[in-house]
Amino acid sequence: MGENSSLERTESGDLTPLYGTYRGLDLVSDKWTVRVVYELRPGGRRLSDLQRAVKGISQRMLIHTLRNLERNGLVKRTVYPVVPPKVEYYLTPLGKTLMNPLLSLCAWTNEHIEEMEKAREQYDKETEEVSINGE
Amino acid sequence: MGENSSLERTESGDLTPLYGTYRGLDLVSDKWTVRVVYELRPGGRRLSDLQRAVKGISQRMLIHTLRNLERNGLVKRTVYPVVPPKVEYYLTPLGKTLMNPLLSLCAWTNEHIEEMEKAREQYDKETEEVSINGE
DNA sequence: CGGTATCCCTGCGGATACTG
DNA sequence: CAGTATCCGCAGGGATACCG
Repeated sequence: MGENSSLERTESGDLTPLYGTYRGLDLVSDKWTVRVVYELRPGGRRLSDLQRAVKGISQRMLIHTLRNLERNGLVKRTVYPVVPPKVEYYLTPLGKTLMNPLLSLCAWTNEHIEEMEKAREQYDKETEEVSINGE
Repeated sequence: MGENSSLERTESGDLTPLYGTYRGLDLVSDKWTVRVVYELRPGGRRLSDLQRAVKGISQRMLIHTLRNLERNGLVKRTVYPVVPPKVEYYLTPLGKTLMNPLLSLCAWTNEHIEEMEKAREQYDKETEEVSINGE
């Protein structure tokens, strides 16, 4: 997710149409980012709050994910100097612009998940047969 | 990418609006899928062809990625019984429907990558200062 | 409550060699 | 050309303990 993503141009020096998008794609290409961003939609949310919302995430990973988003300017972190400490995370304007494409992708999935699951069963059944009777 | 993605409902038993999308999201959440799908856009492409197009991918991962897409019904694999062997991969109708949301995401990235990079530099500079003068 | 620090293990994914 | 098999390093990420 971090520093790598070394992306070279083609030998000829030209760029593929996807050039530049790779770096951004791996923003989404981790286990938690999308879900955290999604939960941030309503507005300022606290850490413990988020951890409850994003089921299954560890505190370690939640913080890691938030830091990453913050680093890329998608999330702002605000500390209220009170006791007990209170910290709120919310999407920046930039972060909010990500919601649309993200929701498109989610919508696509919702629409096609069943088709994919059927295909998967089918595929698994077939390859299983093959491995049994050595077809 | 695989079998996991255990997604539970909330204690109350209801579903979050994102329910069901997780499985699909990890389609995108791997290092190569998006780029392979993208390269498949033009139509049938051969393995070696793809490997040249998707720079940096190993044959192992290319095949792995293709198998996965095939398993989910997004890609069809066609073998021509000739020597030397010829195999073509192409997007299924289902696979093609993925292009739009995918391109949306890529477009978002292209539009905002610079902003993110600036934010990142800024963030790194600040946190560096902190760690130096123990602010 | 909101974090950081450590330990540790799984599996992603690269490199390489081999087959039809 | 297309694909499988092995070996293996290393980062992603979970569990746990501890601090202001």
